[in-house]
Amino acid sequence: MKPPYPRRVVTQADVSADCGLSEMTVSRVLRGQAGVSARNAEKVRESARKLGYVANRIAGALAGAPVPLVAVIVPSLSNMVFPEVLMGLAEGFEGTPLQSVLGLSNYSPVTEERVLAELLAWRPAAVVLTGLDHSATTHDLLARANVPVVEIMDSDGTGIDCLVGLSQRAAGAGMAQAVIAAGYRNVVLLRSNQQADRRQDSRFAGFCDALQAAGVPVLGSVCYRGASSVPKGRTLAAEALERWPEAEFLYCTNDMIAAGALFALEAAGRNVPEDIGLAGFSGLELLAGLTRRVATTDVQRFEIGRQAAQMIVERLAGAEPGLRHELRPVVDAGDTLRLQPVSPAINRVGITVTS
Amino acid sequence: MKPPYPRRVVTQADVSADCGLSEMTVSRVLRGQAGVSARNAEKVRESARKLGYVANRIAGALAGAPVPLVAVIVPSLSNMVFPEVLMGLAEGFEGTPLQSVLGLSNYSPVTEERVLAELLAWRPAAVVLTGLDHSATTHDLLARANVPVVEIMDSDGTGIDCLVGLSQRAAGAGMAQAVIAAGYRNVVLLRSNQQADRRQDSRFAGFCDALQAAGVPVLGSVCYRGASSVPKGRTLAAEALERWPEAEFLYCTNDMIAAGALFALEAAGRNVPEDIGLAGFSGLELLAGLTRRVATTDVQRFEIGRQAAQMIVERLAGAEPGLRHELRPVVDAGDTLRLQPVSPAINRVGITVTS
DNA sequence: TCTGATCTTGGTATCGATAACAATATGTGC
DNA sequence: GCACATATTGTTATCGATACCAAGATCAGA
Repeated sequence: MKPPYPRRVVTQADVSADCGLSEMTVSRVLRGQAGVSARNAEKVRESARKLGYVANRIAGALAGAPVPLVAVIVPSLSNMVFPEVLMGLAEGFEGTPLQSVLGLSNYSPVTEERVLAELLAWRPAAVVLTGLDHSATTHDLLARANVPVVEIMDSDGTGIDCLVGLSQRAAGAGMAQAVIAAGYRNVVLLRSNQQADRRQDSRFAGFCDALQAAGVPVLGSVCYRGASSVPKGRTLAAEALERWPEAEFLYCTNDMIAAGALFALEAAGRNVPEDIGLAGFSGLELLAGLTRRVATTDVQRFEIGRQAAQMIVERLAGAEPGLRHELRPVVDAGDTLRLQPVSPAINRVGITVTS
Repeated sequence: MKPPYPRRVVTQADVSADCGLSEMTVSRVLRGQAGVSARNAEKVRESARKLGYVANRIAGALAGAPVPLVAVIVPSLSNMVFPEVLMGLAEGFEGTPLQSVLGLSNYSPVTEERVLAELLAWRPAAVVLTGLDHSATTHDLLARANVPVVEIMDSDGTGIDCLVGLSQRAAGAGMAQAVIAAGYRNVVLLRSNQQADRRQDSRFAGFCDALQAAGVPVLGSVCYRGASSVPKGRTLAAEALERWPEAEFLYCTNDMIAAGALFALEAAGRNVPEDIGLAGFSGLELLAGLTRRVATTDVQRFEIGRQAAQMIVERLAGAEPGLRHELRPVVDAGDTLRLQPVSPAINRVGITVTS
């Protein structure tokens, strides 16, 4: 087909004129509605194809057709966590007309609010938000929008409507159990100073509370600014070691930091996991190929996305509000967490406990 | 504010009724158009706030307001390449009303076509596609849609409209130069069998052509199926070594594979980069913290996104079609590519050439 | 005070589809 | 062959905003 193309885009009326049937019939065929004779349906499709008709969802939506858009707001795409959630969502929406529309909040509730207002202007069929911590206006916007809402990642506390995630407290506590069972003491936290990362806070709180209950001392924490990276974990761990030479366990806010910390420990000639252990968080299988697998808590990001999508589908099909799906955080000991306490004597001769 | 909320969503007419001004005036204020008295503008904003009015872009768009949506179609989100491009786009759109709407093609032109039709139904202001290889129908859809199109990542060949990327051939050739300069021979390719990954094909073609021109032999290639991962690179490299023990250089289709290959070489006790070198592609700084940095070609994904966004902004502001921006592929030798030929004698005693 | 220019504001048509209902064709059983 | 049920198609109103044009208000200068 050659230029010049028609200046005006082809509309349903054009198709209607071309095939000699009413706009209504055209609309029915193009939406796949039943109740049109096979002969006429074919005529309509033929005309549409011939003219290169592309549906106009904008007009359709205004007239009352359902909008197959789901507003999804995540904090960032700077590591694989949220891309994987998005892929899970995409898979969950497969076979439905639903489509994610992405917004980035940059970990700021204010930005989240702005982005949400922006996305709600398109009257999406549902909304997916990250975490449970939202501004008052955000709550108000959602209440008025009157659409299913799914909050993902975090399940500590009560959500707006539906919820898919895991308890960050439980995740932290789970790792604490592993630390306690392994007999590590003198724990240090490697954390982001990312303001308002409630999930990190809950996780560390759950972790520390459990340690405290078991009488395991936490020495303190070191913070980094900005995005996570392996080198940052390296310097951060070095800093921690210098400050607390007696540290026996480094609990890192994510796997990138933990991987860097592992390198730092190896560079310092420390015996991992016998003398000192460490763990990250998230279960980035990206790092599965390192010489040693870092202990981590798998948060099943893809699965969270899939479940969220499925929940939306159910809600749109009429399910009652308030669906919840709590995923179990799975501690993976990797090669940086010994599995049982080592008595001092044995420890000194350097027995390796493999997982 | 308490339930029950009004069953019907608040419209501009409601705001108009509340503040006693015409819908037209309300519309002007809410769009920030000039020409409304300060007193009335404030009244409108007050009413809108009070009633919790949320704009309806759908109605606005149908009435002729510009749609600030940019359809972006990328093949996948399974590694950081495209998330970074998306972040670049987001940054490039900062300060404009433009917003990406994401679609996934899964490396399939047919899926791309389907997703594009879906997204065009929303009459986006512009379209961003990955690569230069699209179905005939895709070309037709774009021609009819009559919006700016930016193709990203690849700049070999001629695009539909605008283009931001680098020449995959040049990238491959660039790495070939480094290989030739280092004096490696007996090269093996580690490639994905991802069907229709034209960029990989161009890259390897550019690489092999350059080697051939220099008389450096390419022994062959080994393929893997499915998603890239470090472990896959490991087994793939092991396979390559078994098949071609005389291999001196492994050129991998991306950095994940290369990282795995590096582990395999180390496990096999091979001397990297003296006896055997390797390189990946993409410049995933994720791997920057490994004990050795893998040689790679940085494709500046973030920058590609930013430039694409800027190009769209320019086009929408009236710039002529056909803008091009070619980024230079940057070879980073890392620690797995020796920088100059090593004479056999010296090689034998294991002199290390650091970058 | 009057006239024309400028600033504000409002009325009406319209965007392109779908919903709801009405009308016409087709088919069935007796 | 008739009356009624069913299948198919068409008509009209409407969704919620914006464009375009017209009208009323305001102001400066003569």
